[in-house]
Amino acid sequence: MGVTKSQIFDKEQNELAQLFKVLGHPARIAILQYISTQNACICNDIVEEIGLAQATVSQHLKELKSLGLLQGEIEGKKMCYCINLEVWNDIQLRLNSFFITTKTNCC
Amino acid sequence: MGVTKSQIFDKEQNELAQLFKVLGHPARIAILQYISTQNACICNDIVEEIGLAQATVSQHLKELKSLGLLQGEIEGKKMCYCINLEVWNDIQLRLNSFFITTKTNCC
DNA sequence: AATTAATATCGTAATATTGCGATATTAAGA
DNA sequence: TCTTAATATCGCAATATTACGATATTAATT
Repeated sequence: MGVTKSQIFDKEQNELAQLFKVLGHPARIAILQYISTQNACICNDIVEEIGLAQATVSQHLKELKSLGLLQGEIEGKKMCYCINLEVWNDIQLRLNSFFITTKTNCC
Repeated sequence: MGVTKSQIFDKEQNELAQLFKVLGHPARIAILQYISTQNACICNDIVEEIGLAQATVSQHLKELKSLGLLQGEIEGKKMCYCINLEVWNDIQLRLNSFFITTKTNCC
């Protein structure tokens, strides 16, 4: 037990859930919001801003990267992260389309 | 360890994350989609449709109810669930506004 | 009153997530 | 070359989530 039974759901359902899931942590919301406040890209300031250990922040960044939502660019020994706007818009559209499609008449 | 450190994030970040989190499971996506295909409200058909144990489905329904997303109406010994359209639209707007606000110029 | 059907809740096992210290790794700078 | 700074990854502990059987609960039906 304890495993999500992905097999019994279809691709769309699993993908949608995965998108929502990655966005379902306040640290990851905070990271995205913080990056968006900076005109230029960010690096280790994220760690200081967020207030979690460096290892933890790195892990959250990894999950955001897994959606393609963040791009990282190496600048010497620093990493510069930014939001991939194309993916961002894609995801927004996808979630919206879920919301629109799933509207229903109530009781 | 293992506890999400909600204290270090603000109300908005925690609430947004919570919304995303509840939607971040394929069974809950499937439940919402299934309810939306029925004109009238649904009951225990959900259990049969989803293919998870009754107890598990009931738990997922509870989480959706925790957002106010589902309304349950008692009809004899059956429960009739439907999507609360007002809350549905609210959440859609809220997530959209997050997506719009968090747009940013990239690297 | 007893039975049955529909649902919720409890308890628990399996697994996943969160968070962090310790440890790589890599590149700039002394 | 040695040091330092920035980041990623590993390993683990604490907690949360997922799933389900068993057991309530409640209302219709017999």
